Amino acid sequence: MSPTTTEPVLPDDALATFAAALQDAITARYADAPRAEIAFEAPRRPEFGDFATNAAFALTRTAKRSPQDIAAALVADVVEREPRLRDLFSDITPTAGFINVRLAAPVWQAVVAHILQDGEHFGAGPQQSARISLEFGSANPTGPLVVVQGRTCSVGATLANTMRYRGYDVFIEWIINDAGGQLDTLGRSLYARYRQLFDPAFPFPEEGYPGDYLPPIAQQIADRDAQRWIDAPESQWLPFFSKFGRDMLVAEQMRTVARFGVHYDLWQSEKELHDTGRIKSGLARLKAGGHTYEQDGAVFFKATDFGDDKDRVLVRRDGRPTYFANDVAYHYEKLQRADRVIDILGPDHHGYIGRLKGLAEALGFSRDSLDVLIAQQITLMRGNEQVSMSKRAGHIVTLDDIIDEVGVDAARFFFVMLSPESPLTFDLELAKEQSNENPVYYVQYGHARIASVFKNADFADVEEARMRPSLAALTNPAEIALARRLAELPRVAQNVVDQLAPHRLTRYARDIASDFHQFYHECRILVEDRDERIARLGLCIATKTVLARALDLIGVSAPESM
RNA sequence: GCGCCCGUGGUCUAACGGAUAAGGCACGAGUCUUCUAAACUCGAAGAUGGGGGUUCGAUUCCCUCCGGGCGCGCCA
Repeated sequence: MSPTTTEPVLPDDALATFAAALQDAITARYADAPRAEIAFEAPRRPEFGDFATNAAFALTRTAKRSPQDIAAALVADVVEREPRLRDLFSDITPTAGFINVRLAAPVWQAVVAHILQDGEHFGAGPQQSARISLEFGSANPTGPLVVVQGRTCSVGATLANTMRYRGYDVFIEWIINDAGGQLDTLGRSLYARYRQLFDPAFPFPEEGYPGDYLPPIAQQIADRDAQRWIDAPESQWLPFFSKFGRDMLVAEQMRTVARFGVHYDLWQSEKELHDTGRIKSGLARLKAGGHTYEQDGAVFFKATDFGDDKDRVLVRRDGRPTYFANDVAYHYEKLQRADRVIDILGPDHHGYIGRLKGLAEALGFSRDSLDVLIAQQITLMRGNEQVSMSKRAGHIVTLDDIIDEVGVDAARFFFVMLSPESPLTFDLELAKEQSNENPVYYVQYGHARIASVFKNADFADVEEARMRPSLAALTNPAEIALARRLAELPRVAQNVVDQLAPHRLTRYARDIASDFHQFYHECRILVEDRDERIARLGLCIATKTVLARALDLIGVSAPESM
């Protein structure tokens, strides 16, 4: 018999109770069995129940019996040992060596109550002491942001959001590559555009940056300074045009990123690292460790000592530091102020991973303190036609173009939808299509649909469902399935963090929407029966909370109506 | 040549080392006098590129081959 007042028990607690009893049963039967943690996972097929454990497989060796027999014996023991399991579980069945369990409806109802109580804090993790530095998006300040930054920004921001939600102290930063020779190229290109305003025949540098974004900047200079620079010596105009162009383009990049919904803690200029002597201190650190040598007048990093293919030049024969030297300094800084450093880079940087991990080691940190996540290549399509992104031809598709065409929501969702290491085909037509082919709208529609139900419901009912829900009426399989899905949020979010797999969030959001739509068709919400109505409204509120959270982590809005 | 990523139904993708490999689109058949049909239900469709290995168990880890993409500068 159940006690008269039953305390609500959450799934994790029910499973812990089960695990403890199972552990007892195992030690009682197989004293010399290796002690392994009993883990539960959700089986792929719903027929196998809510959770399953493979504990019996680990015992086959000591027990010298088949996992099927072991599982069957353990199930019999477990229920004997812990009578409470009869209330917490509606089914405990050994199948093919697995032990499959199904939680009783009250446990799932308790999850819904729990979400209603926690509200938007549901699934948030406890404060972690680990400090994480996350760098992504970073581009040369020589042009507008393009698709690849769309992907790295979406991936990075989703990871950062999820890490923060799970309690990590995350610092997100952008490195401005303004220290190298490309700034000269920018200055010369901009200068040519400026001169062309007065003399259309003025030659454009062969290696210059094409595209239509420089002429307007040149026009600004002309508006301000008129012909002042025409007769100036190169030693004067080059620094000016380089800096002016750099500042304008970085400002533009900042605007684009903000518009995309990403907010950085730091925009680090490489030139500044250089000017403040921090490049030097990074190199000195490597040298002190004995990881550098000189050859032909250049300074090399012994990257091969740390598993890289070849040693890397740090300082050229002419004394100028390389791009990699900047990275040495920058990563040395990051490693000092964070426990873990993560770089999210584009596909052209994958040759860089070994170098950077080796660098972390050479600087005296663990190899694992630095991770590099490569976001693979993107192919842009418009329907069946591939969109050319050739920079040389001058028709670049910018991130702003994409936002203009499909909107922030669709762009953010599409860019994280696939596993980062999988090449992505981005179809602009599909992304802006408001149809059932578009997963963004499918998810948002779920949210809007719930909001719509609340508009039709009595205000007092919704309030009651939120504040004093009685959920015992939630017993329909569609209701249980939805509650079960909502309960996954903390686990899914933590998994996204642990595996650096932001795409799982988009799948989860689709799964919630799918379970909700099924529930919506199966169960009418605003019914006559009061208990049923309140319970279902409670489930709707909880669903809306979790769905909004999932969308928020991805950086997509949760509309009240569509 | 060396290195990295990818190879899953017609197509695009999923799958902490677990069970009969899961979804979307496309295709076929149904469901709106009731809370948004941008939704739902049912159906047909596959030997996870080939071969070996590790494991009680491999789409997943290791080796090798084939196919596709990318990177291999005292460029950034």
